[in-house]
Amino acid sequence: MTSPGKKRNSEILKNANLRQTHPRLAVLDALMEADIPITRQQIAEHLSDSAPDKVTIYRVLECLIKKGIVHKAFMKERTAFFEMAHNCSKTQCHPHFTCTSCRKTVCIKNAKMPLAEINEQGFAIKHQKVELEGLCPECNS
Amino acid sequence: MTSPGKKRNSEILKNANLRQTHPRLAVLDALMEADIPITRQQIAEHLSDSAPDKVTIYRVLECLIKKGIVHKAFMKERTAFFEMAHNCSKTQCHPHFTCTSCRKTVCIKNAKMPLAEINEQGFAIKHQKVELEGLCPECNS
DNA sequence: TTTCACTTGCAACTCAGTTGCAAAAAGCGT
DNA sequence: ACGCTTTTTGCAACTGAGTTGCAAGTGAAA
Ligand SMILES: [Zn+2]
Ligand SMILES: [Zn+2]
Ligand SMILES: [Zn+2]
Ligand SMILES: [Zn+2]
Repeated sequence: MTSPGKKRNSEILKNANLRQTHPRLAVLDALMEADIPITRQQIAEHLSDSAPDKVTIYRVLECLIKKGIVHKAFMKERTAFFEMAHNCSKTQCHPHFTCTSCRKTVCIKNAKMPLAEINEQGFAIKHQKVELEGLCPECNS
Repeated sequence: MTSPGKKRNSEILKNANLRQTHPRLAVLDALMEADIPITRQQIAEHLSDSAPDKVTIYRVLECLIKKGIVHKAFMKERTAFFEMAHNCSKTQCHPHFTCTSCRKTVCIKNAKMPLAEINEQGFAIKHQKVELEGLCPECNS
């Protein structure tokens, strides 16, 4: 509840010109503590009793994404996973690796990928997303 | 209806040890003619009157994906887009570029991307997927 | 404290994709 | 060509993430 990052979350909202509301601080808190991409449901579970309504969580996430504070990292089993965008460069966040055996997904924060180049004229790449699949260390033995 | 690739599709099924059925040939035909990633619904629309049931299309796609004949290229608006895998290398198919303005997606077939390298030990990358976002030539002016 | 635009909660909805099961049909040996 | 076995298909009912409309609540500026 009284996590050390509470004040920082308040700053984040202030810098983004967003009103200080309980749902926004709560969602930021959940994403900060998780430190890996999580679903709307996991956000609600993290906040348990004080969790905002499902719809509110989606709307808060939408708003934070628009401000560049949060990213929709990837989809898995038709469900979106969100994470703080603070480890991401402007054009590219880190790749995510999903194990085809145990279905766990991890962030690969140290992998550097060059931005793709498109031969045809006129394309302006604003963002690149890389997803990896394979066997994780535990399943690869 | 009598597309020139009918015989080739039959060959594809034979090589994969799959039974020759109308739904399988029809789905292959739709994907072949489209030549870009399309949804289950677009497959059905392409086949109009002779379209197999929704469930059958999903099951055919699942089966073709398992054999490496088709790829799930990407998700957009919670909907999967499928395409023939014949332009893909084993570990990576071409990137897809989605315009943030007009929401159209195109295949970037000539972009070469190196495979990501993971510093931690034990990961076996089997497949890499790259998604690009930005402005397409038409919206970029 | 008043005001007002922005935000939240609820209920009802949408719609891609899934599940269970009985009927159809592909392929094989005769 | 005929029946037999296994696989595949179609239908109806279901699932569950995400969305919409609207009335009630709240942040913050004046
Ligand atoms: Zn694993
Ligand atoms: Zn991550
Ligand atoms: Zn465009
Ligand atoms: Zn493509």
